[in-house]
Amino acid sequence: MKQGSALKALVGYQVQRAHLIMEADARAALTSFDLSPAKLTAMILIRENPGSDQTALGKALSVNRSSAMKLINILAERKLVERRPGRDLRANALHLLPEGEALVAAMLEATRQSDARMTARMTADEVRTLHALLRKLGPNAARRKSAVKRDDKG
Amino acid sequence: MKQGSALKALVGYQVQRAHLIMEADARAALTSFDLSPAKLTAMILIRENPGSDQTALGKALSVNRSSAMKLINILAERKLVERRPGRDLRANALHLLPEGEALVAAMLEATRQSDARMTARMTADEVRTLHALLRKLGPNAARRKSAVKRDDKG
DNA sequence: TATTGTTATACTCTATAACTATA
DNA sequence: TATAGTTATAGAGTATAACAATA
Repeated sequence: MKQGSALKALVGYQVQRAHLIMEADARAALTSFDLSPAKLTAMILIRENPGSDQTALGKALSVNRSSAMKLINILAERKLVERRPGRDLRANALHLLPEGEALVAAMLEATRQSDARMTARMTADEVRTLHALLRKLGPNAARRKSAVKRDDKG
Repeated sequence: MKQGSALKALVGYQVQRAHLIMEADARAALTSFDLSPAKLTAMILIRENPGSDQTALGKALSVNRSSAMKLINILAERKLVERRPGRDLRANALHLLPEGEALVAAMLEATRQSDARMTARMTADEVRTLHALLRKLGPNAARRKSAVKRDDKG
């Protein structure tokens, strides 16, 4: 089916196509772990930032507190992540448990293989360039705070 | 919150981040039309491939027949797209109606502005390079057909 | 037998709103 | 008042499975 020049000219569309292809492959690579790429990301973020609370994790994942909760519930049920007493009586401190560490290592390896598969047609230099350009996407600095105040990610 | 080198090193993760940022901006740019970026994509595909059936559209969108149906139902209800008799008595031929054409034009303009905003920090050359590299993502040619046969996108 | 559209159903992910406890 | 967690509820998007009509 033809895309036409309208779609081809949009960077956002090309990024979305690339995301679709890569996410599907990464998800397939993780089926045996029964955890989505997003949950792997959450575990890695907890590993890199031990003691963070759920709200902070949600912000890093671009989801709100309620969605972050559900995510943590699943990881906690599977004994991959633990809620410990936090900086005050309200907050939880999230920590990756040993079983979680092991799982992250194995999942990361599978994900790296998927990544390598998807960049097989590119040179190492091209991959580096792609990385740099992807980081350059986004609004032109300027205003960083939303004017609206709601109970979510802002 | 730190990402750590594990996430930063994954192209798939960077693509996902980029997608998240760009999709959110594009979606915001389309709120007044009450149609998602994905529905704009569907309309563009129908415009570029008039007479296609729902199954083909679904394939192009990477969704199955059932999901494509729901999409078309919404667009048909709003008189943006029409189902006409197809190549045989089973298939529908999809066509973009005049009102749909007008809406696509307006939405595309809004989307292009969003796109420009998100690439504001890049030169025209860099945008071209990014396009080319994104197209290079994906499995190394080889096998294109799934071995499994199911009632979906394969 | 295979394909197209369709319907019913369910699952995942996420959001909103309200509530509790704490600050 | 504001913040962290929680719960209930709802919505979007998509998938699976089955069926009828047609090929």
